[in-house]
Amino acid sequence: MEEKNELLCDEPAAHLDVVDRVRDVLPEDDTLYELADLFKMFGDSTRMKILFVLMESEMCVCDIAELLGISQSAISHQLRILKQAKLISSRREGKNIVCFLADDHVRSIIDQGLNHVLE
Amino acid sequence: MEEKNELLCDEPAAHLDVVDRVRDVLPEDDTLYELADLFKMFGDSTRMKILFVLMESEMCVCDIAELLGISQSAISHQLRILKQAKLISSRREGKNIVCFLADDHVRSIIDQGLNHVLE
DNA sequence: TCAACACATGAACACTTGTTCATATGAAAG
DNA sequence: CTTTCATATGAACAAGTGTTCATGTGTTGA
Repeated sequence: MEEKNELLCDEPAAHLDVVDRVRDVLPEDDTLYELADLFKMFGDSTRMKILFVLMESEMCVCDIAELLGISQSAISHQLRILKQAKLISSRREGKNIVCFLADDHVRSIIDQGLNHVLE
Repeated sequence: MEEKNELLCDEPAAHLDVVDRVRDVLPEDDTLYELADLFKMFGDSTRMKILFVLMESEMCVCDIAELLGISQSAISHQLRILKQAKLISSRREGKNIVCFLADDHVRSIIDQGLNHVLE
C-alpha cells in the first residue's frame, strides 16, 4: 500500500505530452476567475433582460422595472451588480437615473450566445 | 388613496414611445431563459477550466482532473452538466472516456469574453 | 421648507449550486 | 468469472445568490 494520489488514473503518461502542452497554454488562474465572473453576469435572467433592454436604448430605472414587470427593488439590486462589473453605467437626469451599456463587448458576447441558442 | 401599481414611476409616458418600441423588440421569455442558462455554463470556474482544456485538445476524464488538480468526482459532476447543455460530448476509448467540445460556438463565446477581460 | 417621487440599500429568507464522501457501474485484462 | 481501474452518481453539507420587505437618501417642485 504505497502512498498514492487517489485522483489520478494509472498512466496519464500515455497522454503526458498532450497534458503538458495544454497545461502550458492555459491562462492564469486569475484570468479564468475573471472570465467566469464576467459570464456570471449574463447567467441570470433578470440581468439578461436588463442588458437586452439597454442594448436597445438607455433607460431610467423605473421604466426598466415597468417594462420587465419586475420590482423596482430587484432591478435596483441587479443594476448595482452590473455597475460593479462595469457592464453598465448611469447618469442622473432630473429625478431619474438613466442607465446605459458601458461596454460594447456586451453586445458581441450576447450576440454569440444568441447564435448558439437560435441554432 | 386610489389603487395604484406601486412599482411604476409617475409618468413613464415621457418615454412611453421608447419603452413600447423596446418591448416589441425583446426576444421571447423562453429565449432569454435559454440564453441565461447557456451563460450559466461559463459562469463557474471549474467548468470554465474544463472548457478551456477541451478547446486545446480532447482529453479523458482522469487527465482533465489531474491537469486541473480537481477531484475526479467534481470533474465528473461538471462534465455531466456540460453534456446536458450539449456543450461537450464524449466517446469511449478503451478504459477511458474521451471528452471533446460538441459545439464550435463555445470557442467564439469564450473568445468574446476574453476580449473583454483582457481589455 | 416640505411633501412627493425616484432610486438605493440592509436584513431576512428561500432557493440554488458546487464540493466532498462513499459507493455503484461497467468495460477490460488476466 | 473475477479483479481492477476509469468514471458516474446519490446524499449531505456549506456557501452563494436573488427576491421581498421595510426603510433610507437625495432631488424636485410647490
